[in-house]
Formats: sequence, structure tokens, C-alpha cells
Amino acid sequence: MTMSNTGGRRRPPTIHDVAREAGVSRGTVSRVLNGGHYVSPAAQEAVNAAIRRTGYVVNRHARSLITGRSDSVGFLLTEPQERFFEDPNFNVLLRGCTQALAAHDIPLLLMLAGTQDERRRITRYITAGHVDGVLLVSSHSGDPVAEELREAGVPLVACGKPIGLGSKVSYVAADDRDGARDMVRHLLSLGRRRIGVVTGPPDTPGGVERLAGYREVLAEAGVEADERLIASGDYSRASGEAGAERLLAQAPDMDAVFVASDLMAQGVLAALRRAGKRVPDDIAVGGFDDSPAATAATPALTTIRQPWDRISNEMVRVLLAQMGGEDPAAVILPTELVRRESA
Amino acid sequence: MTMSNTGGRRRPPTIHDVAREAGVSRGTVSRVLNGGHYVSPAAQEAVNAAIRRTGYVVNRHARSLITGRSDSVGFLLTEPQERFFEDPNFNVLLRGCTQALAAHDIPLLLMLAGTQDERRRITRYITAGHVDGVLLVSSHSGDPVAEELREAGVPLVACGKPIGLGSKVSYVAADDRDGARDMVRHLLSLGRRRIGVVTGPPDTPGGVERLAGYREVLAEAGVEADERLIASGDYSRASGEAGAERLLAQAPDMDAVFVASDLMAQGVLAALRRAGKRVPDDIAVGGFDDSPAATAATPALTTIRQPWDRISNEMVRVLLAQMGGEDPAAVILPTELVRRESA
DNA sequence: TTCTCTACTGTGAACGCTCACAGAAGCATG
DNA sequence: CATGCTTCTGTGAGCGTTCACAGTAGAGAA
Repeated sequence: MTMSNTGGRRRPPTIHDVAREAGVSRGTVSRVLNGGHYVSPAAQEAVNAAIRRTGYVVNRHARSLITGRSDSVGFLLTEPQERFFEDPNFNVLLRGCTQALAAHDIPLLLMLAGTQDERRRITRYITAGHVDGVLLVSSHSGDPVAEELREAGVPLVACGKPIGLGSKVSYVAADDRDGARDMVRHLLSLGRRRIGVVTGPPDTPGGVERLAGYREVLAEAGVEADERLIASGDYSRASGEAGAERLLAQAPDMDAVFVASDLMAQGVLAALRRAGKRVPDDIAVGGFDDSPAATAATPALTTIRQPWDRISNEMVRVLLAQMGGEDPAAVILPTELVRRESA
Repeated sequence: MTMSNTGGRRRPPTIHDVAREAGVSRGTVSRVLNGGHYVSPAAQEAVNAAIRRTGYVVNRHARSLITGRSDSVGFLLTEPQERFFEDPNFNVLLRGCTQALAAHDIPLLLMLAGTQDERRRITRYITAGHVDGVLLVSSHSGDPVAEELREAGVPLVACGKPIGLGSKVSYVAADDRDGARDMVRHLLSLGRRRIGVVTGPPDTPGGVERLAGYREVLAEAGVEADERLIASGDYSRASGEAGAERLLAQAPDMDAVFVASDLMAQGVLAALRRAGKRVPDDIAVGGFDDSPAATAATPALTTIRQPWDRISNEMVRVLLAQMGGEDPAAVILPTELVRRESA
């Protein structure tokens, strides 16, 4: 019953064909397509029937040409790509955003801009209006792309608080500091007192906030701070391994370690195993993210869950709102302690 | 020097503005934009200068409206998404394709169609001409989307040989059978004779071919086949774990196991550890893929590298060729044995 | 009645581009 | 000197849609 057409018409049906088929004008069809206001029930029905019969789908290019919108949003990665693709969180985020957008029938364009050159090209591409908004995933500060897009007036939502920028840019983030506090409190509750930390890079919000939470809780608990218990990594597995080795050398009496990402925690576990330390008996290990890496690790990681599904949903919600003219907004979501074997 | 414009023009410059600025007609500007044939050097130069001065970028919607092309391609996943996002191979593939396309200035639209409903919608979206071609990632056979797209005449390249379809659809794949042969030969060369296998699903090329390679080599070597040494999984970590348990129960004297994916191999390692078996001393383990999971595992996996960078490059190359009117083609790429600790 | 208001419908004009065509040179060939 | 061919250029039309506007009909108010 569908797709029936006079003869072997090869070209897809246009709004004209639908109008003729329904016995109304282009304008009326267009109105039905765009919400159906000021259309009589009879016309509404006739048009819908004609659309079904002809198999009509709106030509987005023609629509975009006149509306100036593209009805698509970009998912932009401005970091060296290895990082993101190695990080399981990224997958979850990408999937969540794709799905949230699909619910609004908005396709997502994936854009990778790892090099300086690519970044320039992508910025031009975006500012030329090929997407209506951008979901930005870039943890490091000093990222010129975000600033340029903001200036160009492109609706933008970052994942995690962009450090360098003012409050004029929207972002959605988990409550890093609070999550870190929960974890360190948990380690304290296990009786540990010599608690080390492997932080993220100091130019990322996760690097700063998680360390701050760690310091706060120790101070509140009256545990003596010790800089030898602090090492910094870059969220990669390898840097976790290196960090753990440093800590073991500097503070052999360490009895727990809070690691700012599950991936780094995997590296920490490897280093501890090599050093002959049992986890959690000798040293308890706490991760952060609750990524697939947490359950893949041996022993399975006690970690802080970032609510990635909610994060992606909120990012999309805030972006759409901004595309609709609303002001930028910041959303902070709570984290949750997930207890497994490592602590 | 760029973006200079009379007054505070807000609207981006059009081809008209460029033509006026360069003192030529729209047609000439258009010709410069599309390859510059039949344009005098003087006009060429004037137009390029005008483009630079005005900051002009072509409006893709207007162009697409008339050419009927969209100058973008889709990356389509038709499986339940968990699988792909859990699988590190997927990342590498996605990244590779994005980069290969970026070199041609073609944006990539990521499309996820896990449910029946989504699949229908996406198919309509694609056949409506919103992308010029599709990179299909779907290992299972009996996938109706591929067949529908093929019938609709949409250029299509699959990753891995689509089992159900005829030879009319392009694909790029690693040489699964040969890779499996290499691995099993390697295990034999270590002196192992009771070699188990955890296969992939029988409706995927990897499931079929890797098992076939295993059987072939054992037969050639005159090693007795034993169905108790064969278990099948679904490429997930959990299924690897379950498969290993089954094998251990059925064939306690197993001294090696070839696992059809690194992720499953991680599960196998976990099961072996629980059973008190030392790897590789008691049982050697060989994986497949050389994904990040291979190095993340303890001990690091000896595995078969799939040439993902080449695969993605070839997929893009074949797709672009097809979009240019060439016939479908199949490309098979060689694999490589990577020796690490587990075998 | 006449006027106004609301609900609905149709029409021309864009949007920015490419394409086909016609024409203008310049140069060699008949 | 006309004729053809090649290289280059400008112009009109049209891609499929939305938008602004004008117009119709019917209902209620003055």
C-alpha cells in the first residue's frame, strides 16, 4: 500500500506531489509537517494519508536552506583521540548522547579534532552553520576551540567544567569533589590512615576537584597530610602504574590509595601486584568512574560511579534548550560509591 | 585582513558577494569552487582572493539541494549497542574511518540502530538520501537493513563478510581463517596438543572462519579432533568465562586454548585463575584482535592482530569508489601473530 | 446590515547554489 | 572570408522547502 506511484517515478516525492495527492496546497502540507497549527482536521487527515501513500519524506536540505538550521548536532572531541578511545567512559557518553538525540530525531555528527590543523578546519565547519549545536568533550583547559565557538555564538555544552572559560558556557559534570570525599571517607572507615592518591592532570576539573575532596576529608578526620602520598597521572593506565611505583617508593607504609580513574587504577593494581602487595589486604584501592575497567580489573574495583546516562541526557537537554534560545546553564550531578573487592 | 566586510553584515557571505567582490559572475565563482575547469588564471586568482577576503564558505545545504548529494557518509551499527561499545575494536574502527573520511573533507554521521524500531527509522533516513553512502558494522547475518539498503541502491561497505547476503555487497575483512591457523600453529609449536577453542557465534564470519582455521591446522598436524575441546561464546567477556569453565569440566587435560576474541580471552583468564591454573605454564591462552584488552589482561595476551587501521582505510576507499560509480568489491587483509606472555 | 475577529487556505517570493545554455572571444582551417 | 573549434564567461531557471502575506468563510458583536 505504501510507495505506490504512477509509473516508474524514480525521483522521490516532493511536497508538491503530496499537496496534489491530498487536494490541498503546498502551504497546508508544510503546516501539517511543522506542527499542524491552523490546519482543519479534514485537511490534516488528507495530508497525512497522502504522505503515507506517497512515502514522502521531507528534504532536509531544502528545509535547512531556508530555515538556516541544520537539525543536527555535533559531538566534538578536541583531544588526542587515543585518550578518549582508550577510555570506556567515552563510549558510554557517546552512546547516551546519540540515543538522547535520536529521541528528538536529531542525527549526531561525530567530529574528531586531535591536531591543530583539524581543529581549525572543524571550527570553520561548525561556525559555517553545519550543525546547530555542539556537545564538547575536552577536559583540558586552554582549549581555543571552545572559546572560538562561544564567541561565534554556537550553542555549546561541555562535559565537565571547562577550566579556562568563564561562566558563559554550559556544562554538565558529576560532582567530582563530593565523589572523592565519599571514597576517602570509605577508606578511612576501613581503618586505613596512610591513604595515597593518584590524581588526574592539574589542568582538568577531575584532576583538581578529586584531589581537593581527598585533602578535605583527611583534614576533617585529623589525618596528617603527607605530600609523599600524592602522585599525579594523566588518566592513562600507564600513568597509574608509574604513579603507584612512585608512591610505593616514597611511602612504603601506605595502606590505601585513591586513584582518580579506573583506568589508572588498573595500572596501580598491576604495579602493586608486581611489588608483591595484596589488594585489599595490604593496600586498599579505590577507583573513580565505575567504567567497564572497574569490573574487568582483578580484584574488581571499588569505585565512584559517574552517572553517565544522566550526564549525557542532561547534556542533550541543556543543548536543545540553548538552541531554543535559553541561557547557558551548569548542571552538577551526584555520584555514588560502588563497593567491590578492592576496598 | 579576513572577514572584513562593509558595515556590520551579520549574514554570512554568499556566492553572490564573492562574485561582486571579484568582479566576475556567480557562474565563474561556482566553477572555481568545483575544480576550476574552464576558468582563466586571472579569474581564478581574483575569485580566490575574494573568497579569502570575504571569509566565504559554501553553503552545503544549497549545494545538496541541487546536486542531490549530501557529501556525508553514515557509520551504521545495527547491533545491540552494548556489544560494540564494550568491544575496543569498535573504537579503533570508528576512529580510523572518521580520519580517513576527514582527509576527503567528508563528515561522518554516527547512527545507532539497536532496536527494530530504530532500524526502520534509520533505514528511511538513509534511503531518503541524507547520506551518500554507509559504512556498515554488523557481524550477524540475517540483518534486514543491509539487504534493504542494497536494494535501495545505497553505496554500502560492510566490515566483515556479511554472511546472509550474496556477493553483491562490498566488504572489508581480516583473513580470519588464516589468523586462526597462525595461532593454532603457534600453540602447537609450543608443544601443546590438547588445544581447546572458544569460538564466536556461528552466524558471524569470525565465528565460522576462526573455528575452521583451528580445525584445519589440527587436522594437518595429525592431532586428534575432540568436540569436548570446543565451546562457543558471543565475543563478550562473560561468555569467555563460561566457555572456559565448560572446557575445563569437559577436558581437564587441556593444555592450551585459542579464544576467538581478546575480550573473551579476558574472561577465560579469569576462569582459569579461579580454577587455579597458571597461564601460560599450565594452559597457554591465545586471543584474537590485539585490542587494548590484550595488553590490559594479566598476563598480557598473545593474540592475532587485526589490521584495523588498514581495514578502516580500505572501507572508506571502497565506499568512495562505489559512490563514484564503481562496482562493489571485497577486500581481505592479512593478520599478524603478536607474541606476549600468555602463550 | 456591517464590521471585526478568528480559523483556515493558497500564492509568490525567497534561500544559495549548480547546471544547461548561449554567447564572446581567439585562433586555426576550409 | 566564412566556418569551425576551443576556451572562457554570464544569465536564467530551478532544486524543495518555508515564510510572509493576502484572501476566504463563518461567527459573533455593534
